[in-house]
Amino acid sequence: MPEGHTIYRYARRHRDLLVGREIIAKSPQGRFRGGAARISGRPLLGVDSHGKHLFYRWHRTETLHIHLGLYGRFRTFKSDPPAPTQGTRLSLHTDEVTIYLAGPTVCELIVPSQEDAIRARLGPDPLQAGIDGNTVAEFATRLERRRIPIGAAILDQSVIAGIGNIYRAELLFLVGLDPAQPANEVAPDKVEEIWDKSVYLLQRGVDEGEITTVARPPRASRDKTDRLYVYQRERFSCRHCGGPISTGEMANRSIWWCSSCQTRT
DNA sequence: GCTGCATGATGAA
DNA sequence: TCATCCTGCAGCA
Repeated sequence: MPEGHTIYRYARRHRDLLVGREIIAKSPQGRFRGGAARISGRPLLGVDSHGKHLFYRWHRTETLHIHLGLYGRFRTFKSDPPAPTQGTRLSLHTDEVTIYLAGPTVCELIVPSQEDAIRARLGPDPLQAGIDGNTVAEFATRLERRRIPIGAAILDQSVIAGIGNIYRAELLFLVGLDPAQPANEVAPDKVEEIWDKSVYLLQRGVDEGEITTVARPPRASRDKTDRLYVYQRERFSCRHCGGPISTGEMANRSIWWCSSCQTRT
């Protein structure tokens, strides 16, 4: 579910549905009761995303910060919402729509200095390429400081924001880089290629609503790996060379790659 | 019906 | 490195 493209889509959707409207906020589960009470009945001013973080500006000094983590999800109902499930952390209700949030890692009210700190920690977001500091130069600067493997570095949100486990595997395959290659030893042209491909792939994910990396995916397939090159494809052969797809662990997560197409430089 | 795993991240050890 | 947060679903009985 939530890699950067999903978060970006949520921000866009919620901007359309909620900004400028007076919103009734509640916390059916109770864990965010105090925060919900502080924003309820007031108009939402704006919604922004950076990587996997969402920021809802309610007031000059009152911003709702949400991070979905692995499980978090929103559900939107245009009419007659069902009763919220027991785990619903937050419900947002207008005359036209009801949105439920369940399972987030973070759901908190923060002040501007806290938002600044979060944004400063995050690397550039390929979905905001060219805006503010979201540039290939910033990515290169943050990458060359790291001696960890490139497969760990691009999953680190302080290096590049919004990449998750699927994009990590697919990006490294597309640029032909061994995940074990030390980040600080990746050639400048490869760094640029990673950034350019991440801009393209994340934007494609936003446009299509799912992660597709192959050029021409089968039209109606139930298996999501039909749209991918290496992620969870250890039982298939490499689409380029026909060799085996390797799998292992890196940065606490499973990773897949083709050991003949992806090399160290 | 149950088990284990998943597109995330943190904090303790 | 590992447990934890904690939801949904595929795969299996």
